[in-house]
Amino acid sequence: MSDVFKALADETRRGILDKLFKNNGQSLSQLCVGLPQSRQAISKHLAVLESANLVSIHWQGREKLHFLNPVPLAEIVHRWVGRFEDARLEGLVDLKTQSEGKEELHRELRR
Amino acid sequence: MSDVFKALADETRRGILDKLFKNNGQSLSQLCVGLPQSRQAISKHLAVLESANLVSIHWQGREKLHFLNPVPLAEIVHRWVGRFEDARLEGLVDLKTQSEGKEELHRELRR
DNA sequence: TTGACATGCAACTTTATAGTTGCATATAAG
DNA sequence: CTTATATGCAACTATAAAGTTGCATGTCAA
Repeated sequence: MSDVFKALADETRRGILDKLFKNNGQSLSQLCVGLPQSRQAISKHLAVLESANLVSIHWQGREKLHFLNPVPLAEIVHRWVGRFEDARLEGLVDLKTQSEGKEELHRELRR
Repeated sequence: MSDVFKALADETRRGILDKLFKNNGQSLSQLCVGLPQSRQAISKHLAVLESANLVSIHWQGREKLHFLNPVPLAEIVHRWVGRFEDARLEGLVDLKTQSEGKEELHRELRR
C-alpha cells in the first residue's frame, strides 16, 4: 500500500506507466527510448514499480518484458477514495472549501 | 497531481488523514496527540497536505483548524484508475500475473 | 497585564531517493 | 567463435525529504 503511493510519487515512474499504457509488455531498452535518464536509472524505477506490484515482469531470452498490473490501484481506491466518499456522505468533509468563501463555510460549520 | 501522490507517499501524513477522517476540523496540537514526532514536524506534514490540496485550513483565533478535501483524490481516480480500467477492458493488462502461472500467461500473450 | 497556550520561522542534522559511472554476465546473431 | 545487444550489480555523488532544536509572535484566560 505504502509502496504504491511511493511508486506513483515520482514523475519518471508515472511516465513509464504511461508508456506501458500505450504499449504493454515493453523491454527495459524499449522503455528507455526518449527518456533523459540512463538505463540503470530506469531499471531502478522499474524495480520500484515491480516491488509495488504495479508492474510484473517476464523474461524472454535476454529481454525483460514489463506488464501493467491494475490490482494495487484498485486497492488504493477501495481504501482511500471509498473513505472520502463515506466522509462526504456523513457530512464530515468540507466540500465547498475549494473555491472561495472558506471563511463563511467554516463559520457555518462551527455553529 | 504529482503533489497528491507525494503527499500520500508518507505514512505519517496518511496517519494524519486517518485522524481527520475520524474527527474532522482538528487543530495542529490536537493532531499531534499520540504521534511520536515533534509539533514542527507535524506542521510541515500538514503544509504538504495543504499544498496538495488534500487538507484545507481555517484560523479560529490562535487555533488552526484542518479539514479534509476529497477533490484531489477523485481526480487521481479519474486519471489513473480509469486508465487501468480502460486498459483492462482493452485486454492490455496482464490480469493473471498476480498469482503463479506467469510464464504460461505471458507465453499466451505473445502469440 | 501577566502567564499559559498555539503556532510560525529559520537553521541544522540525518536519512532516503534519484541519478551516474564502470564493470560483469548472459543471450542472440553474424 | 566472435561481436553486438540486453541486462545486472556495486560504488559513488547529489539532492530532496523528514525530523529536530531554539526562538519569536500572537491569542486567550485569570
